Amino acid sequence: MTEWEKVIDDVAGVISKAVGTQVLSTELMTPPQDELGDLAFPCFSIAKEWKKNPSEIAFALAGKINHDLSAVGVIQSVKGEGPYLNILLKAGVLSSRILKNVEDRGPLFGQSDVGDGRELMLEYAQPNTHKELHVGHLRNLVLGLSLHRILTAIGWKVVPVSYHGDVGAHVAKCVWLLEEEGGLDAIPESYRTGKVLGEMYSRATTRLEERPELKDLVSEVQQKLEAGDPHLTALWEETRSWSIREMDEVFEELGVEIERRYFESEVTEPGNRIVDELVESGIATQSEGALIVDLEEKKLGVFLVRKSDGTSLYATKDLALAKLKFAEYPDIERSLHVVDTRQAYYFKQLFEVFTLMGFEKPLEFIGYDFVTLATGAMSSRKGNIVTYQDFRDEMLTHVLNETVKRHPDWDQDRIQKTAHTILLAGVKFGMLKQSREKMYTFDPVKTLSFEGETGPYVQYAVTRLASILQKASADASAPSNSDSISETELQLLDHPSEKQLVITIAKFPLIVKRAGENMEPAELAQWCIDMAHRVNGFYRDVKVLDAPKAERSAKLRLVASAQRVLLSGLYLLGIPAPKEM
RNA sequence: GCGGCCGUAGCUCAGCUGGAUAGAGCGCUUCCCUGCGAAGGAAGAGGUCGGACGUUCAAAUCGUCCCGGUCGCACCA
Repeated sequence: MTEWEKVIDDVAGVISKAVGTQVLSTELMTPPQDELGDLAFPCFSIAKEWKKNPSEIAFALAGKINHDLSAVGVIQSVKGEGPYLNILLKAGVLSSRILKNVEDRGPLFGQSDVGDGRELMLEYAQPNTHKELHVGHLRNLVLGLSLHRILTAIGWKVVPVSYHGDVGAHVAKCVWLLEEEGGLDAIPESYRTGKVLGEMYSRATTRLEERPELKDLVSEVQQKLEAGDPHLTALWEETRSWSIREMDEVFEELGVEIERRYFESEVTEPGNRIVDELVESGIATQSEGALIVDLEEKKLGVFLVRKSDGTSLYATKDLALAKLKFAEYPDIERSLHVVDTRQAYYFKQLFEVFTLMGFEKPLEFIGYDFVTLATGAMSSRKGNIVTYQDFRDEMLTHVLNETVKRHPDWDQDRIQKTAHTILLAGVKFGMLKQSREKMYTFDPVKTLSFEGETGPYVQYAVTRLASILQKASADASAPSNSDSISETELQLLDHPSEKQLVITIAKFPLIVKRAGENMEPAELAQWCIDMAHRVNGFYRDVKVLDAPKAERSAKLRLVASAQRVLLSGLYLLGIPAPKEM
């Protein structure tokens, strides 16, 4: 139980005593405005029981409780306001309980043991080789990274894995055009990058749009590749490594850490064998020349597992992939897939096929809605894809300018480091702050703005706190933390803004837990905004450095705790914070 | 046609699994840096929570039915 839950429990206990029957802590709520109180107890249900007016009950309870408030309790006073019993907490008592808890737990504050150390696999990074990396992939990477960290924080042992399409039609297109344009020799050493391949892929796509008769040539390349043609295979291996290198760079920049990378090329053969088995066991049948699994009984249509030309497809490989995962990691108790929600139906079918096969493993689909542009969805056909590289470069230039503007005296290195951190916050926070089930409309102008509810806004709150701490420690007259003072000094915190800040800190562990259980980093992002808002309110109302010695020491401890917890929140979103900005 | 998701201020979204006069940010109109950092703060205008029934002391929240948008429904991944 978190300290905040204990506080609520204590309050529920006091109310229970006054009411005469057990009042659950879940019956308490937060009033809509700070001024009303810190907690509230709606009196409707007991009013119904007692057949009395809820307002009268609230008033009566308030009188009863206020009458024998013990001096040591966390409750300052209670008040009946309409049908609600509003509870005002003692800022000092509350602060000392919560902040001591934060200080004792240190970096562990916010963590819980929901997962109980059990193992869980999280598949989330699925960019293909030989294709451009675009802002759509970004949402997946950012979401996955955050889920990785949040699930770890609530006690799961997370195995993060990625899955990449390194074979198939898109690869053939790319390799085909490369051959057309003179092969490897036509590309200078320094141009051998994933980005160039992505461009080549889109060029190939447009060319095929214009001249459909070329499709046969591409399919020829694909067949040769699958047959193991030495020349083309060498070309494939070489270009594949460019893409992988590019992914390495992007992953590194974003902080994405993957324990095991799966490739389609390694599950193609095993997948085909599984399809053979499905045919033998009668689960898969012939239909229109292809092999399908009929799922009509479950109202899931038909599931294609092999094309009529005998080649494999996504489904073929996914069958083998799931088995491979559990073979390699026999201890995993859940296997999660963070995938574009447009594939929800497909995954339902896939999971159903596993059930038919008797492969009953806890597979879960974590869908998120896709990234679109204000002008419509991105597609290679429309040629309106915003690539990761272009977007990143534009953002970085912008952030660099803004940083230079604010700090003309900084050297290059300092500017670069800070700007990069802000860049990551802007991009990631923007993608995480709304729930994953909602479409993310990518607006470059808006993404460039760092005012209001943005990642940099949260970072800014952190640096303000850091600045106070830094000035305090530089100050020679900094108070020594003698134990006798530290025991009681936190009681000196009594400003409403201090209390609100403490309450927001106190809620952090619960928020993390909920975000993890709901697989929804947005809930944590919302908390970060709330926290930053409270920090700014505190900053406005409370002067730390000018305060008398004991108060100042207490306030500094609040500042330190607030900073640490807010940093933890950002960390769980995958967002670093600068020391200064 | 069937199914999933969504519909809250001009725009982008919160709303803690049913509670008080529905909240932020952006944009708009004002104001605040000799102050612990203005990437900040304060104030104002702006709403029949898509619609209708129902459950309930209480519905943006739960249920049913409509309407609108979006995505998916066999040889792409």
